Amino acid sequence: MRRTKAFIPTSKEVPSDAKLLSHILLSRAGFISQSAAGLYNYMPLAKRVIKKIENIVNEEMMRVGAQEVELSFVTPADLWAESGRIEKFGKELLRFKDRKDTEFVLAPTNEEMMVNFVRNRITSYKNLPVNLYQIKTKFRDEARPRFGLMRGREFIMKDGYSFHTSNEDLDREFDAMEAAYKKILTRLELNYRVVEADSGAIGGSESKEFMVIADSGEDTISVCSKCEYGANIEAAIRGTNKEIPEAPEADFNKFQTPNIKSIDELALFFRVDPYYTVKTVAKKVIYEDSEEIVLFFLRGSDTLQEVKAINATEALDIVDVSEEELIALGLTPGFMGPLDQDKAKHVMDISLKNALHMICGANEKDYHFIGVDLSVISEVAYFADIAEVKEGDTCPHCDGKLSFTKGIEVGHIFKLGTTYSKSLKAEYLDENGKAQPFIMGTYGMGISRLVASLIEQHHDENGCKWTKATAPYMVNIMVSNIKDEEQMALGEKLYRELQEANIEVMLDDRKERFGFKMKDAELIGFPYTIIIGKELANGNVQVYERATTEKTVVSVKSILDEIMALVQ
RNA sequence: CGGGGCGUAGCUCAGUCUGGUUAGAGUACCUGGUUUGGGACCAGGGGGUCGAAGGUUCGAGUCCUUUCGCCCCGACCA
Repeated sequence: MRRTKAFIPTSKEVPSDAKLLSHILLSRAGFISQSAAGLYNYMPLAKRVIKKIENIVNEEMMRVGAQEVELSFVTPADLWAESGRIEKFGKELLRFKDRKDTEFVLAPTNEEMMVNFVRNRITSYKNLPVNLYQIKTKFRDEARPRFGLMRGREFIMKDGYSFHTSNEDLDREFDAMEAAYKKILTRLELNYRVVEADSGAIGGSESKEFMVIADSGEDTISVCSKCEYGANIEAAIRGTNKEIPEAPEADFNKFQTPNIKSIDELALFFRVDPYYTVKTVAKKVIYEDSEEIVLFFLRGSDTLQEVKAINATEALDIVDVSEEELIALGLTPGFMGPLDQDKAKHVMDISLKNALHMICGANEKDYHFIGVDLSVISEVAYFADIAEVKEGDTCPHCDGKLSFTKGIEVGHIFKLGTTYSKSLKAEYLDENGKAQPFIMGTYGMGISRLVASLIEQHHDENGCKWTKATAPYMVNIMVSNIKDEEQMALGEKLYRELQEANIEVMLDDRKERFGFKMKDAELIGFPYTIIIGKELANGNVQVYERATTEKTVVSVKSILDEIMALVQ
């Protein structure tokens, strides 16, 4: 491509609506433009990068035997009613009617569509397993799109679905997909971590997220210093901490604690570590057609993890509750505790099981119990893991320490089981001629989000640094002064030769100054720029490597060989 | 969906509080010239329904009402 003919509108100015670095650079370098909130147009450079990523995904999917298909983007709302997700998805699902007044939705994901696609077509165990995927635009009417391509309403996602006759076979496929996803991210040269995750609204028994490590990531993940363990904070668990604070020795007693309401005040009052106090978090738990107040008990040193709390109560949602509502129930805010408490349902964190030397509220104003042995209620209490892990906690799999980092969720794989095949009555006949629902897995990867992730990890203050696997063009030939016939002739010659060698090459033949064209090349981020300029007098050119920002002098004679070696 | 901010040239913004020539700057673009190793300089030029609608006024980018859009914080988010 000749730069004089290319549609690459670069800009010195930062667009006012861009905040995130990848958004700023992709806008400035002429990759994307915004059309409305959460909607982006891909310009030629972005389109080329997307194709590179899609090719890598396709290659790795082919390798594990997944087959590419393409489902219609506009999908009948009937299917969503059939699975019950039309309500569950709520306003994120964009609905509309066609001229015949039939309701449709823009696909945000395709479990229903894919199940419908195979049901009554794959009808025998002999034709299983099968793994079908597509790479296509998705639409989710996000309440608040942000961060450029990171959280758009319209985005490109690879979504895959597998169908099996047994859980064992699903496990095998799940592992194969994890391996394939790892390979994709490795080929993209992304620093990532596979973490255990909460499966959320999509349902299913087990799920893993693929997190690109970046400060700008929206998710907090907990990782081990020694082993491979990593988990989204929503699902992270911990081992038994070895270093526990010294226990306060006291006999069981009721103690007057005037106006001591918070854990901090309590720990200070008794001069004990908060570890030995019981924290009571009251929340309103929302179910499909009811709600109630539930008390969550934790060690004072811990905080409630709301996703875990939702899972423990099998609730739809959990919201804050006011003091007035607690008092109305007969509770005493500030002095609530697990003993002799029958006003509200409760969940106790597993770390409180048989805990000794505890201090907890006495359910009476200005009184706490001390020297509490919680084993007295271990038979009747409901225990669950509801505490959020903290930095410094022990890894659940080894003796390493957990620490936090931020991640961008670029992939999520689920073991779905029969959730959708049952609700949509998608069955096959087994060896005994008996109808069975498909056992399913689902596998997502955000393609457009990967474009942004690549820039989040590969950039500097001057612009993008595309990796060889993703670069829109591998080589940029920059003719410093196009009026210099010798320079221009060499540029044209190299341009021709590299094209013949199947190298994706750009010839910067614009009538601009050296500095302008260099800045532009750095902003766009070509892996290599051949600078044809003042060194030509000595029979040399220079190669600028974007990754290292180093310039190397190379003789005109050997430049072709040199560059061919570099791009391999 | 709650709170806040902003809509003026392709882009970044000033002008609005306190209404009054033909609505400005920088940048980008076009023409000519100079320059040619880090977004250079000089001269000339084109480009605007001031987000939209309604109102107040002799007169509205500016004041009032309504509305649409975009951004930020939160809620939400496979």
